[in-house]
Amino acid sequence: MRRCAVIPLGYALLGLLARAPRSGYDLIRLMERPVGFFWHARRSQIYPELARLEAEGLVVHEVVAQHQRPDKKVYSITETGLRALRAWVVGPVHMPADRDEFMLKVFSIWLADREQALAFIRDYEAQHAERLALYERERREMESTHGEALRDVTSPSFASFATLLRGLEYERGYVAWCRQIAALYAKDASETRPASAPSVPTQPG
Amino acid sequence: MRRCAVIPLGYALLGLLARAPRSGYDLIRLMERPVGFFWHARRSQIYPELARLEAEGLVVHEVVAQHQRPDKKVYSITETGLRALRAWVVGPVHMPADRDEFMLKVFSIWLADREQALAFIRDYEAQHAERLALYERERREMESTHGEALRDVTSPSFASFATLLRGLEYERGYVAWCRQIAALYAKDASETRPASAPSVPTQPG
DNA sequence: TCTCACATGTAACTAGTTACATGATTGC
DNA sequence: GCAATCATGTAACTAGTTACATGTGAGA
Repeated sequence: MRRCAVIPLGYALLGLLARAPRSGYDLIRLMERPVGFFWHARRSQIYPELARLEAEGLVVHEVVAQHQRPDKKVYSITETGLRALRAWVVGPVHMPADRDEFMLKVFSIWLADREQALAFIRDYEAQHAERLALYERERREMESTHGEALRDVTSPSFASFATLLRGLEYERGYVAWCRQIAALYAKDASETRPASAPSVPTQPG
Repeated sequence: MRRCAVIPLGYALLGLLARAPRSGYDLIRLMERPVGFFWHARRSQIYPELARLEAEGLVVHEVVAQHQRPDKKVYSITETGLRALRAWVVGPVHMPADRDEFMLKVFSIWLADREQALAFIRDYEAQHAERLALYERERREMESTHGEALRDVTSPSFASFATLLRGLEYERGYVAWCRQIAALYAKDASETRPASAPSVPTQPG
């Protein structure tokens, strides 16, 4: 049994509750977006974790009855919870246990068929470009709704905005990398079949 | 019991064995560097996984006796293993379940003391700068030892180099982000205490 | 004498995933 | 009638971590 230590997910939830009280359901949505961009969890992990945080006195809940909807449990952070969160925030970070399935594939991509490999890279580029566009929209929205608060380091929106800026940088870098690698594929192909008309493969069958 | 599916770690090991046969011990070292930069695993996970890959016929081992050293098991990839790896490489990627503990902390950094927060950011910047320097050294080394092979998309060193380029981009982006945020802290502080001499804190005790 | 590199593993646990389970209301 | 949103969870499993366990030889 886990006695004292709070897992990162716990701190994610505390971080959200430090902004405002929320129901479990609300927290699940917020863990998808925006927190999911850097820490992701399922509802089957969130509900038990909330219970654990409450057992340790870091959050409390009250049941709120609603008309024509199920009751909900609205959680709030306690003084103890806030202290725990504050202590953790500036504490040591274990350099992230990098896990990038895509890069793992790239590590073996020399084995792949050239066309397939290029298509694979292009597809991933598109996915990241889409995510980048999403972040850009998000940024514009934050800038217009929060304005100067985004520069106030004691404002929650500053913190949210900072994570968004990192996401933007990350996606931009990924798209750039995909293009760079795709270019190497293109270059390599043109050197192999130089100056001739591109071969149009005849469909067999 | 897991029946058919190979986990990412399995493909990481296959990816290494597709380059050359290796002992378990060698694979452990290679999983630290360079594979550890994008997929990390402990020896307690690696040994059982090798056994599982062998049970599924994706790798085989032979025991090699050494003089004045313990025997070792040298693993090689089989035809089946190579086929499995090739099929996986260009297959679908589940968009990485992003988990970045540092960003999770940043999400709550508005709660932190200003000086501590800035020191925290600066410290992380230094960690990433160090990693960046390591990657730069690695790149120079690869460029001088592999030369033109790095541009040949069918060469294993091309694949390794591609992952390294991504690492460089990632670290560069992280360092830039840290500086950007640190600048916001500095700016914010100077606006709070404008145009006066910087306060030198007196050491108490 | 002590630590490092070589070499191989197991046991016990925690974190996280997938699938299961329920039930009301609103809109197509 | 069917899917989506609101609202809460549990059960069974897999992946991954931490700590334990053993032994040789080389060099400081």
